[in-house]
Amino acid sequence: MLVAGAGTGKTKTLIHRCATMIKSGISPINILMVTFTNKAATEMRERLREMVGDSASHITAGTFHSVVYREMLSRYPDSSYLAEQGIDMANVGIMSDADSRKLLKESFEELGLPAKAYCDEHSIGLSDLDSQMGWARSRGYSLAEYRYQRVSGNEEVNPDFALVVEELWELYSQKCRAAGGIDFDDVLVVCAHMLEREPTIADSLGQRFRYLMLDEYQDTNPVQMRIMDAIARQHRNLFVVGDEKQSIYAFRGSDIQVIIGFLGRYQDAQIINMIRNYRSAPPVIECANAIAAAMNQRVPNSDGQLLAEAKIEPTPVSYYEFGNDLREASFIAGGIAKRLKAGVTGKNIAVLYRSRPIKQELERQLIAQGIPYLLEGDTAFFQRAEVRDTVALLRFVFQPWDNMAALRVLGSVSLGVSVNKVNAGLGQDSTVYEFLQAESDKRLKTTKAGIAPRTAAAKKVRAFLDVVDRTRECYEHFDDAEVLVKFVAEIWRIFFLPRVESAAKRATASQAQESVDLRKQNVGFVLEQFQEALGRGLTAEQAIEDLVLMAQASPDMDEEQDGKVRLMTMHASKGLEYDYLYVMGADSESLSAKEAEHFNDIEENRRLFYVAVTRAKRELCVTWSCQRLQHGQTLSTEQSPFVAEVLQHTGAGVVRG
DNA sequence: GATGATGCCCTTTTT
DNA sequence: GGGCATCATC
Repeated sequence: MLVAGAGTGKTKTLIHRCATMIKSGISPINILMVTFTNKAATEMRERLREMVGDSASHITAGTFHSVVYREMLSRYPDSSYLAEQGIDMANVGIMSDADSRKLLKESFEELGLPAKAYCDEHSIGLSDLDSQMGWARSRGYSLAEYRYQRVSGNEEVNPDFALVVEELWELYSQKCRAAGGIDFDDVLVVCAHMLEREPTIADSLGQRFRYLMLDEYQDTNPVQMRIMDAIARQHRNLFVVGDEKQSIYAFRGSDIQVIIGFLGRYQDAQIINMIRNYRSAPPVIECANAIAAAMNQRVPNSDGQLLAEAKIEPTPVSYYEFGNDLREASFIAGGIAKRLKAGVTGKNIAVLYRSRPIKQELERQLIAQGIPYLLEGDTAFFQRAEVRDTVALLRFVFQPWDNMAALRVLGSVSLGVSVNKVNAGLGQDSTVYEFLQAESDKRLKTTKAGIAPRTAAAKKVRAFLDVVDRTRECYEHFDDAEVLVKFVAEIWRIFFLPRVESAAKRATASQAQESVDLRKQNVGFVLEQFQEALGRGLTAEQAIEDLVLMAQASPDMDEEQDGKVRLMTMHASKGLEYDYLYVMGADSESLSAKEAEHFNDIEENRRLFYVAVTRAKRELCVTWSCQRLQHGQTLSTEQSPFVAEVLQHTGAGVVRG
């Protein structure tokens, strides 16, 4: 286990270890490297290629979800566990997040009366049930196991609440199975169960992946741990890298106990501590160390303190308190303007905040002062309407039986057949595709010239189905990805674009054209990715799955981003670094735990603050304001308790602005 | 099916 | 306050 503090060269170490292994004769096909995001996996592979050449492409690198789905579930379609669960890998596809949310919502509405009454009485919403389900599944519980937790009196499970969760869970899994989909959580849960139930599969994977490497181990959840422990069962050759002081994803199931308890599970493990920080100026490290000193959850035998090794001119960390959010915002905007004027490039300046609404006033100030900025990791690219439309269209072309995709397509084009009509007229086992066909046939009439559509709507439906069918057939015959993508782009232009354009007309004239162009670009990008995946030899179905798994943020489509200042949440800043850093909104409302009894929340929020400040290289400025607008109401706040800890520890003072 | 009115929600987020 | 999703209406 490599315990690598912020800025100590963790990624570099991981890559060099991998390169050294390959150079010393270890076959790259025996290496598995699991990263937190697809972006990180790509970066690893590229940097490795620079060091060892093309053999780098033979290692398996990816996120848990992609590795588990492609290399584990798909490789053992004959598993008796999968058969028992009714999962036929040949006919199952990964559901996008949006699709599964839709099914979940439907399930919620179908809950029985007692369950509904319970929810009303305790003001429980879908999100409460969802997060409980998410919690259970991040632990690897199946529905049956969760039920067992309730019955056996697990204190973490409230029995009345759990009953409702189980009902929802049951409805939801039925819907997933009916739709032929498996959601992101289930990919991991199913795999963990398969490996534990069928050790021969785990061991065969262990044979193949003799060298396991896991990055960001502090943000691993218990299912992921179970999967890796199962594969490492025999060789026990596991290399994990993490920093427990930066564990910030407990809200979605990560468990800091996974890294803290590593030595308990692997008692012969060797621990390597990396504490020399080469990123930040000494005052920044002093601040970080003060935060670390207050932490109460720690890997054994480590005090969590970093050593400042970077040769950077020290500038004291500054702390500013303001009367309201407007003053805070204009102070930061002014500071940024000064830096830019002094010749600092925008991309070397960043502002971090706990949650998005906090940045509102700052955005106004930046716009007013003409400072260009970039919102990092904001609307996820694959969540955008036109991107989801394009993926749905691809699905509809290659998997016409996929009703969820078909309905999405139908909702986004104007064929004269509404989604409601289809839902009302759809039989038990028929598909939307069949319904559309019947619809256009029903409205055919016999003319002298032959058979022709009776109505404009039927004509449109027919034209649409024809072009979709021809696209698929054309690809099946000629196997030409380039032509295929051109066809699909054409379908989008003819059937989807008009509605995009008419929607844009309602917005302001100058913005409208820009947004249409952006949408076109986005669609083009998705299709490019698709074509590229086909070029790697994937089938159309696999290439679509690739798109669903690759939920990476908006790609850099224009290069002129260097001048822009970066704005992002503290979470989004993980792994990044900036010369000049503002951490704003460090007040007691957003940066502490709302309910003091939740020890884990306090600890996690402190770690979040730690992640934020350790992004700074040269200068760090922490700000907060005593009054802030929230949900249209004025909120009174004070400095975050974590700031207070630092001030006390370092003796630094607060400037009132 | 487009359009305006109304109601709902409101950490953090990747796959 | 504001963004959005859904609903009623033409």
